[in-house]
Amino acid sequence: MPKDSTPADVVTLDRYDRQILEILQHHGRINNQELAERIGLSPSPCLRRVRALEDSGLITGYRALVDAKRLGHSLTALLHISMDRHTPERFANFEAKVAALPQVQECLLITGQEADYQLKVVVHDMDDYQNLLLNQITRIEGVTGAHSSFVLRRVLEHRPVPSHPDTPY
Amino acid sequence: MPKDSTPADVVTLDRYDRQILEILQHHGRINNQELAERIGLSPSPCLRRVRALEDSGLITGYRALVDAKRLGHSLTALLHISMDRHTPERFANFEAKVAALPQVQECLLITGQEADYQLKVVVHDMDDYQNLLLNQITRIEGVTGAHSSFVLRRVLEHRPVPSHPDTPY
DNA sequence: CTTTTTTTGGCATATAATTCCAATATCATT
DNA sequence: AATGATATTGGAATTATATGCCAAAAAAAG
Repeated sequence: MPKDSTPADVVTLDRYDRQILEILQHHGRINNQELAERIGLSPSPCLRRVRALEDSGLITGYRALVDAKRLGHSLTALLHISMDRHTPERFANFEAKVAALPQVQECLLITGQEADYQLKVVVHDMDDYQNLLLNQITRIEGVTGAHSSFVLRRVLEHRPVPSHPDTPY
Repeated sequence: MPKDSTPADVVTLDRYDRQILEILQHHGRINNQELAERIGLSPSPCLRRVRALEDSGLITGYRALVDAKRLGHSLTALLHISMDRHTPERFANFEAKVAALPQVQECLLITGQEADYQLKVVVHDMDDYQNLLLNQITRIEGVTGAHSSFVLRRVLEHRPVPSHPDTPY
């Protein structure tokens, strides 16, 4: 019987699982033998734990990271979008249109008076950006405003989600 | 001799490389045999290409994706930070302080009158957020303003960087 | 069309993943 | 502290995958 009640879908992890998550968030393609060695377990329980973390949905997938600049996408922008009406239809339509644009790396529905969505987009240059903004995004039904910020430098990116509870100051 | 001059570090890829990048950005831990099969090559040239993409720096790494909510981080926020002075020392100090906070998933230096940095942070709840904001971030030297947005829903996340040139409208 | 260069496919070998089970450790209870 | 029940581990055997090599095929250059 559990000593403490936590929401059903929030998991409790021991040190091995935390180490696994930590390492896999940095080195997603590390092999199991090396991973096992690093956490101080033999390969078979280590693999079982990784599979359990995947099956439980805690690890949702693996991604290769790609250097956008080397692919010719030298401009990254944050786009704040406001909508005229906050109806499910408006939102659903916007989201579908935006999902069809390959330049959109991320789309978040956010709070705030200034915007309803934040998009992160990558493009080749300012011309492409202008084109994307004026010919694609602002033409989506219900979009009343768009405010652009450009990413000058990526200070931190893809950092691991803490597997410990938050530090209480 | 190349027919066309492109910036030295921007690469040109054939269809196999593009397929590899596309697939690995979705399934970062796919095995080489499966990958080879999907792109229509035999395993050995496929692996050679993957290694070449890694060695060239086009693939910068691999990451496991973790469900933050399942780890107890139910609140994600975007924090726009403005600084008093735009000196290298101010920036370097801010960036170092922020890098020491495990809740910070991303930190971007951006253009715009409203903010100098955008942080993406994950916390357990609003109390933790308040604590992070008031006791940690706003206390960093030079921070004059902080503006919060909360993520209501992640519409799109971790989308692949397009490996084709931008669609010209 | 021929030569040169690059890339591929298949095979042999090395390395890693996976399964199974006995042994060990952990936990709750008395 | 001892007991029994449960969960977890480590190692060996097996299966699957990655890696290196080379001859053959393809692509590019002349």
